Amino acid sequence: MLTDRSGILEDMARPVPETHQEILAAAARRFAVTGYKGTSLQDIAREVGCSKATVLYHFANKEALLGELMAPAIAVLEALDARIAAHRGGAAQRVAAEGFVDLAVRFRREIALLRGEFPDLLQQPAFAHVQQISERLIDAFAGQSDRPSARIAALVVLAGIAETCAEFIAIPDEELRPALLAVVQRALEPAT
Amino acid sequence: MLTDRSGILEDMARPVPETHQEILAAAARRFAVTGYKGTSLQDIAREVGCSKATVLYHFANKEALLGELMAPAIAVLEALDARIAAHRGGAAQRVAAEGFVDLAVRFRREIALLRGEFPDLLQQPAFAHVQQISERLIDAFAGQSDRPSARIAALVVLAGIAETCAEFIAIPDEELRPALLAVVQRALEPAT
DNA sequence: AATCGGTCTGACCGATCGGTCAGGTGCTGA
DNA sequence: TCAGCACCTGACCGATCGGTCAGACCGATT
Repeated sequence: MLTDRSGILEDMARPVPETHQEILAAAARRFAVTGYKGTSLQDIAREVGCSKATVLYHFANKEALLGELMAPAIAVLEALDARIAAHRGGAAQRVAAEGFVDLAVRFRREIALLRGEFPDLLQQPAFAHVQQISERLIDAFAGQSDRPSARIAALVVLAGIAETCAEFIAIPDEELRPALLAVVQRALEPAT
Repeated sequence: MLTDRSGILEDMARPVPETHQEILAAAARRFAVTGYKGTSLQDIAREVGCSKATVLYHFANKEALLGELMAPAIAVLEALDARIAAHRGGAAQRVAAEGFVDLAVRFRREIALLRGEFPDLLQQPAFAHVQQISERLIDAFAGQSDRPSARIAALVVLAGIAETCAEFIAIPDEELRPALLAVVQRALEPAT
């Protein structure tokens, strides 16, 4: 039933009107500055230059907006989770460290907009398994050890990386990533 | 400050009515769970068992409540800042590391209720110099180095400690503190 | 010319926010 | 007995929140 209403876009690259993307970009910008709860739909609409009703025409609700914004990062996080599981018992710690640093550097903006609202937002169904994944990440960082000191070190590193990436939004990737990898290798006990 | 409303309280055991303290305790409990912005004066009043107007009778406004709640932690933080400045050039890094771990462990609850709202709350006049202090803390952790890798490592450790303390609210101090000190010593490069 | 669907909007909704205010209550000192 | 004060409250305020809805606009199809 779909009439591709301009024969020119055979390349199927435009299933979504540009306003949709503009709203997404504006929301990312605002969320990164004032947080999810701290940003109103009005704020986003003002930044786009449209009405609040338009925002809610393109997205079912505020939560759906956040979900679409976080989807790529979550997909990569899930892929990392699978890769860690595949190395269980072997080089899981190294895979987790390198993979998470990569992810954190790449999705700095997404991490920044979750800052501090992580606990609240994890309750939402869209992020249901993210919590489990982060627990498995801590396991991997701790070298699958149950020793409290290992788990504490793992959480320090994990949370520290996330916060640091959110803070250094301007620094180039090539500078941030090796510095993070270095501190991670130093901080994590060799799995005992 | 409260008006000492009669010269008779020589015994200085009751300078503040008990409701005041109950509100303070209830606010600390709620803030730690749902955050500052996420907790309404209604929530606090409900937990105390009084009306919202009573909360605002004892505290000028919500910000004043938070200020009184954070005052002890901030006082200790300022003392640490002074101690670090005194060791400038010498053992500043060690003083900063041990002092901050102590502080973070001791004021876990206070740190937890700032979770993620740190950037917003630092704007408020009550926390004006806290921002400068935390920058000096990073300086000390980085061994006064300007190298980006040193500053990144410092921020990872600082933020990681804070987040970890906020997360492990149940674990006993004797277990948390040495584990944190160990990971800090490992993670921080010897000042080069 | 008529219609139709995608896009967009102003007006509006109920809920909740932090905060104000006039007044009630009960103890205390004169 | 009575004035004064600390304490507490319900009612109320303006602002803002996320979200709904009826309808305006407009290019494409018939």
